[in-house]
Amino acid sequence: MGTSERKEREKERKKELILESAEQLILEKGLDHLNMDEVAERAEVSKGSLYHYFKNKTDLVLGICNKATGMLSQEIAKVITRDLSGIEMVYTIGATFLNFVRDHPEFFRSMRFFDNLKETSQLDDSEYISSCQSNMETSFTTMVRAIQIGMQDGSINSSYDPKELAVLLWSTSQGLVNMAYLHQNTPHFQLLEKNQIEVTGMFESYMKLIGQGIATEDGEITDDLKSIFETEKD
Amino acid sequence: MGTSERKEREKERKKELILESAEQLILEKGLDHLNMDEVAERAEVSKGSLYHYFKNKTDLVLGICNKATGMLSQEIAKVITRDLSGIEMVYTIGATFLNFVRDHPEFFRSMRFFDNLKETSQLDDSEYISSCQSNMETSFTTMVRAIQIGMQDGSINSSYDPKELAVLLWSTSQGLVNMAYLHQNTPHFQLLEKNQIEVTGMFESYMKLIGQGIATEDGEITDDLKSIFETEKD
Amino acid sequence: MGTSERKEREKERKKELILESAEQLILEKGLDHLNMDEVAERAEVSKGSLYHYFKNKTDLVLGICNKATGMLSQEIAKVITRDLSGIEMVYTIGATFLNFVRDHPEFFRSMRFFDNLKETSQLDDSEYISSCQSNMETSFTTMVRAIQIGMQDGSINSSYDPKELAVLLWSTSQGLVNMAYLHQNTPHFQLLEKNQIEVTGMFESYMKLIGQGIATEDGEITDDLKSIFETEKD
Amino acid sequence: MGTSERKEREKERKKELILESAEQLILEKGLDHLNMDEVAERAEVSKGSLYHYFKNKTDLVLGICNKATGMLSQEIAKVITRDLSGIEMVYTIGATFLNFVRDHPEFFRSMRFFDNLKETSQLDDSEYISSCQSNMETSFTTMVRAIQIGMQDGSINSSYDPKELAVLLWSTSQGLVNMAYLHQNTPHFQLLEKNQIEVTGMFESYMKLIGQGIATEDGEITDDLKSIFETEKD
DNA sequence: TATGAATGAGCCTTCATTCAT
DNA sequence: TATGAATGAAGGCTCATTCAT
Repeated sequence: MGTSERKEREKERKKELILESAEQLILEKGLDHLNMDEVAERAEVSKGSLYHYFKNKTDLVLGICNKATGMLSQEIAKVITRDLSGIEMVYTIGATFLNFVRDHPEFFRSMRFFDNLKETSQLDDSEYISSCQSNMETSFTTMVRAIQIGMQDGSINSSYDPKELAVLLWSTSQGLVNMAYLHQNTPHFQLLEKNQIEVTGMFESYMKLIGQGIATEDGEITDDLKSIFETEKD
Repeated sequence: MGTSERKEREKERKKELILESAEQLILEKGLDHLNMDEVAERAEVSKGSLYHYFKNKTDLVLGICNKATGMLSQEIAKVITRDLSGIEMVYTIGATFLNFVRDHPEFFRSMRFFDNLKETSQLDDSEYISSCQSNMETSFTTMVRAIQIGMQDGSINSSYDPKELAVLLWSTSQGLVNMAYLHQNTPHFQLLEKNQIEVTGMFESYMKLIGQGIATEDGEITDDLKSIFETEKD
Repeated sequence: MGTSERKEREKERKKELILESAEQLILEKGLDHLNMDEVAERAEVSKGSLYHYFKNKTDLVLGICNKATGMLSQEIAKVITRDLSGIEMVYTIGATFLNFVRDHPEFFRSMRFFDNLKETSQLDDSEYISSCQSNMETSFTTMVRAIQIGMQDGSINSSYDPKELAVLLWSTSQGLVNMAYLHQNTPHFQLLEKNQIEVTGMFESYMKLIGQGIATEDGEITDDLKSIFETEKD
Repeated sequence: MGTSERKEREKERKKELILESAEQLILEKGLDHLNMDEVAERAEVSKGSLYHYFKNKTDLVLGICNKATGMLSQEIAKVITRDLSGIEMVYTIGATFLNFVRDHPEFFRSMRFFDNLKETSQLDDSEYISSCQSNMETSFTTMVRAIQIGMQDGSINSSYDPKELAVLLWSTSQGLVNMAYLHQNTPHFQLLEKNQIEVTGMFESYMKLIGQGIATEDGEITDDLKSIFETEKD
């Protein structure tokens, strides 16, 4: 009988509901102001239930992080199966990341949650931690693979160490989205607004910059590729 | 009489003492775990005094931020007075920033404090807020100037918008140092350690990457410039 | 038909299983940290079932207490049927108690549960309460009987009130085992360890002390009786 | 100026006030039902203040324990300075303890708090723990001294090991007061009431029992000594 | 100015118990 | 009977901020 299966699915649905409530709240108030009472209220769940599904606050945030890194790593993994040159893969992965954060800034915030986790936290209690790590490593490895492919197919300059280059692309694009999406809630130091810079244009320039940095002449970014910054789905 | 002047200086000294204590604590425990009791204790100052000098916690952190942005903008401003080509200025400004964060990670953390500031905060109460903004704008403008100089002297590719390029360099280098210095306290997802990547080497590669991205052939990074990542002063 | 009988036996078996799980947990974590979730988990029983068999936590603990007092009173009752002088019975009852607690410290802890029971508790709901009381009274009465026998057969000094003496022996031996077995989990104030006192030796001295206190000259403890502190069964 | 001194005294007074409130509550509701909110309310102090004076609940209870063991050890220490024979000292120390618990049952409960302290608790945070230990060791040592004096002056039977005997007296008298004072709040298994046993009489019988156990013929308890169980001060 | 005790809202978490399925 | 999700009161503790002295 599918009874236990249905229950399982129901449980999964509720977990998802709680996660979504927490995501909303992170979006609205920031990760630092997330509190369990409000999550429970938003999810229309008792506090006891909340703790039934997530053993503590860290676990909950890591749950979001897990979801985020899982989605992102899947999207990124898809890129490498496509019929693209290495440099095109790199562009596409970058765009995938930038678009992902644009569409899910709350996920990006939860990913930054790692920064504040110290060894002393109750980290090891969470089953999500290793999954998050694994997801991020998958994404990173995919990037390394794309670079290696590009070096092999001649579209990427072989003078870099692939892993180091992947770290560079990873970290610089993190900085980019941080600028693009996190500052937009804060009224101070809005570089983009003040200088009338469009996010999409900035992303394209980033791609161009990177492209000139790593591509061989064959691999320079083309106008065609610019469309990778799809406009936000509503 | 110099009495009031001496008092003023004494007050400044105490403020500085408090700031330094807070900086130490941020370094040790992270911004999120900074608390006013410990600041007072570390500074050997009563809590009353603490609140006499800084009207609230936000004000204190902005005080640090102000100090940080002030120091940084001064160092950056110095670069533009030197006899360098535009591209060399850009490299040097980047290195200045990277070195600054390496030597003062606690300052960088306080600068990231902006991310968590909402309109609802008691931001407007702090006299530091405008000073911080002004410092950061100064730094940013200096970067724009360096780029413009480079475009003018032919060392930088003119196909970018100077401001947009400055934003790119600003944000990507933020991402870089974030990766380099903030993750090192956390046991999870240590990309650098796992892939045996040296911070200094990564910075050099970043420079090279950027260089190839923006420099004309004349401006490509030379071995001489690599020495800009001075080793940490003890 | 034996169906209902089998059901009854099955029910008893499950109750016993739950009790044993709770006993284990008390042994491991102490009575104060016993919680119903863990009992259910340990017994591999759902919480619903747990509450089916025991109407509340107090009832469960009283169930253990009932089992403990039942076992103890039975063992004690056996003594009085043996061919012993009164003073020997007293010695043997004492030893029975001391050995019982040594072998079942978790039972002793549950017996101390009475201390925390207030009138306000849902005591009256438990069917065990009267059974516990009855068991303890049986034990106590047996002790009184042994004393009376000793007074009658001339082995115990008649100058005491039998009941009062029984209370004395009861309470002092409680204090003794408390010292012997409960402190051993706690790192503080370990009188025995610090003074290198062996539990068995202490029990013998207790018997000697009591013996000299209550026995007539004929009834002083003999070396033969010392073997009553059997070594723990494995 | 005595300003800081007065403040110090004021602080001590408030600490004492909080301790007294907690003692009352322990007396009324038992140690297990003590909660910090009520302590704060009873002491007419905010919760924040409560935690200003005692770093956590364990610390508070240990504070009471410290007071209790301090008072008791002082009273006991006084005995040894009196012009008494060893056996009389032992009787008097016993009586001191029994009277102390009768007058301060809440203190006795806090002393039993040690039983529930596991290594895992935040024990080491409390400055009281070592003081409690030291107080209890002082009391214990005083008892050992009294016994040694008695053995030397011929009033106590030399066939016991002094330390072991002290442990015996310590633990059995603990059992006695446990019976006498802690069960009196609970409606179940009231051995004393049911058998119409007077506490004072029981204490005297205990003394007699011990006396016959350990005293030489010279040291048997006299009627004069019976007055050591003074009636409760109102 | 300086002090540090006092405040109290706010947060995380636990757990005995109930109840729909 | 059995299940285990749901409940929510309760409790421990933190910390920015105030204020009487």
